[in-house]
Amino acid sequence: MASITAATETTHTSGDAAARIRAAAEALFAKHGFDAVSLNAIAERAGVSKANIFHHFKSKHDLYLTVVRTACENSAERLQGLSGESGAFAQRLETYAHGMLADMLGHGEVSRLILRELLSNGEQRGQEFAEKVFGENFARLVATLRHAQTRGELRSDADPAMIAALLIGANVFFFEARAVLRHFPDVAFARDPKLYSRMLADILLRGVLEKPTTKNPADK
Amino acid sequence: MASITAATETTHTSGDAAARIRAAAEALFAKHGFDAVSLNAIAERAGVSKANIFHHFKSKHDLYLTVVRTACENSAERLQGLSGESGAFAQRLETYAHGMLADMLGHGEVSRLILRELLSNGEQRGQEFAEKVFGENFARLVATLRHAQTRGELRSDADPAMIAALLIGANVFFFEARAVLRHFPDVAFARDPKLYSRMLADILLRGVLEKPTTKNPADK
DNA sequence: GTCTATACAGGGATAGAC
DNA sequence: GTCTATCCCTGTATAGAC
Repeated sequence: MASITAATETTHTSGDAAARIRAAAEALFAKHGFDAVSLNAIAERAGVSKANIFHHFKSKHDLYLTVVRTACENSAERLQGLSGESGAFAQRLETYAHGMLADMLGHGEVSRLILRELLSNGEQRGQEFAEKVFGENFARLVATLRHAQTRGELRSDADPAMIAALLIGANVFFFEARAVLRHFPDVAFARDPKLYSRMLADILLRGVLEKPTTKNPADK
Repeated sequence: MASITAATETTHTSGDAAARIRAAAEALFAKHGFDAVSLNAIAERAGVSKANIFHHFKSKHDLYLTVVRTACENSAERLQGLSGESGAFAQRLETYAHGMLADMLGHGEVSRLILRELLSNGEQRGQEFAEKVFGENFARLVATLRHAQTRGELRSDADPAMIAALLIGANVFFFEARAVLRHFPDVAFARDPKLYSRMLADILLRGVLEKPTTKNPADK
């Protein structure tokens, strides 16, 4: 949004400093958290003086809030783009799950920032933004699942919220435990998010119990 | 371990200060994270002087490591106690899932400490301890599931590691998102971990697809 | 808008009396 | 073992020149 103003910016590089500060702050905050990052570090990485940060932002807190807010907004926007798929429900589910996981992995630093904020309890920081992304994403997924339920694509006695919890939880798990899982040689999906999403969809759809499955009884 | 030495401790309260420091540190570190907690705050809460902390611990870092290590050890020990259940597989699964969730909720601060550490990437801190608990817990669950699989209680083509990921992920999700979920009036399980565990087991076992289920076809 | 210089508070850690 | 007093450094934030 508001990218039209960039047209006349050829002669000077004004406004650039603020952007560099934001970028540096995002990277460092995401990696180490709010308290572990000093303005000295941010200034150095952004190539500006420490005082310059205070010219663009009221305080360290203000800078942090800006970073978290835009990170959350961007994340929410990206996740929203995953909704409009078509096709069989099974395929849609897997596509959505993998899209979300791929987004988390592709924006790893930002994802960590949001997850950390979600874990951070009661501080006067960007927690509400993180909860907003989380909540909106969750609600949207639940709504989609509920819709599928009304069309008979889901068991009528399955709670859509529970399915959403399983899906999101599984993805967060993969994101957080990736490093640990790689130490287990017999975990097939440790380095393969696509496989993970496929297995996730499979178990979510069919369950884990051994039983005489009648495939595609009378689809739709 | 080593609680026999507590027998003769009646006259003085020596050793008490160190314990109070550990307790205060655990609470504060769990709530706010390493960097956000000052030794002043810990000393005040423990009712000792700041210098006294350095008499019992080499540094702030050392104190933190001690806290994380014991927290992880305790957590691992408790989780280990959940394994030895008997009965039908479905019931065992639900019992295990709920036991783990109840433990997380009952030791909320410590759980947050471990999760935070797991999220903290590359810092010179207790990350390895957190990964150890996580990994051991995961591996134990996978082994249990694999055993059940050999007995025909699970689909032979379902990856036990994937099931474990789903279970743990779902529990972590509940733990982290509890506060947010309560804002949604139509999420039935938001305030009911027992219900959550039941639904979790149900979906894990049976899947979400609408189909003509033949209940208990030929159990065992 | 950007810098240098500086103020001031609080951090972790130590010395030494008791 | 516990304290008071202190050291030194780094943190955030501000003042004021350019």
